Amino acid sequence: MIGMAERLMDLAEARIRDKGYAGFSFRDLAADAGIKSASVHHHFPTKTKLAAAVAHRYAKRFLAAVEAKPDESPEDAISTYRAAVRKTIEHDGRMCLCGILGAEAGALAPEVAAEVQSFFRRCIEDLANRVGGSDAIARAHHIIAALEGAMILARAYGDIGAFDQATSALSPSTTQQAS
Amino acid sequence: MIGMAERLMDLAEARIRDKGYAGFSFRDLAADAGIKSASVHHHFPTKTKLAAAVAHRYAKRFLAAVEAKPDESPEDAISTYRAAVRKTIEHDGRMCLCGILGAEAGALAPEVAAEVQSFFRRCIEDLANRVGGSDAIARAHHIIAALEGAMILARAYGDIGAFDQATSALSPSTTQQAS
DNA sequence: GTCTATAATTTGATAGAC
DNA sequence: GTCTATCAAATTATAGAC
Repeated sequence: MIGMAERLMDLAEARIRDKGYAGFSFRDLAADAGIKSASVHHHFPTKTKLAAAVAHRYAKRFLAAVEAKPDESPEDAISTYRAAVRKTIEHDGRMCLCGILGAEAGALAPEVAAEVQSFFRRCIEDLANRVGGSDAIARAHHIIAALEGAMILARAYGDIGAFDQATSALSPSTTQQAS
Repeated sequence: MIGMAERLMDLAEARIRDKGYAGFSFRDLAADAGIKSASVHHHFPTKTKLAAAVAHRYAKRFLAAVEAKPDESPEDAISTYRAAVRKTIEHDGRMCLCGILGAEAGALAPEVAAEVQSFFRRCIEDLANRVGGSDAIARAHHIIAALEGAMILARAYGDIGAFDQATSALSPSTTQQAS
């Protein structure tokens, strides 16, 4: 039993992750949800507000999904991030929401851009703390970048195997499935 | 003295790299070029044809820019790719054209998607040949993914320093500038 | 909370004059 | 090769009834 606002965010998230911010309309969402576009405006007054809400929720959900377990090793942390990203692309073959929005930065309202920046800042800060070492910040940047870019490759090829190739060096021991 | 078709491709490329495929219109380009949108259609009959032509030209130009020099080491090859990508983001702060189009794969006509896939296939094949070793294919995937993702981070932060952090492990000896 | 109706603008694309 | 003029459709958003 989820409410219409959550349902609309689900639908907007799926569409943004497939075609980008400019790639969906309120009428698309309305059709998906079985209501009219005017009713979408009742839940989210503008497209900017909707996108900002979707990005905020996405960041919260992703960070919860990669939450640190007790006594984990740096390798565990990297594996956790890698597996979380792989799971989403395996599920529906779409981009990280904040990855595609970051790429389209020039099209974003400041309110949306701030959510995207916050997502990456929090991911990198968390990952840096968990991998540790003198180059923790650079390593965290590198891992997040590799995961985002690996999703682009998987989408360009239409093959999750490209993601696995691009990220195998990050956590060599992770079990992989054939593509 | 460049022709109008080249000029329109320049303008379309700049806009796609900033806001994505759905983030520009024929009227935008026409205004940029000082002509009318009907005249843009004279050079490129459809938006799909224009995007495909832009992606084709981009791939050709990029691959020429990273062309192998005689007697280069694997580290030289990686540095060449890294420097080429860094140069473009340093120049205008925008994404790799095929990176943003790959992220937006769900919005692309097959004709455009094929150009994007071809770009990555050629980059990875070339880089794999130049880095060598038993894991050359995986390394090439990893390097291209890291560069694409590093551009996303740089755009999300509005800071090329994020690109440098994310890619410093690829070619440690490259000179970097402060952000 | 959803609807009908509509405003105001923008979109990709075409016809035909010059 | 560029223009004016136009089309049909889609866009974000609002007003007001139910």
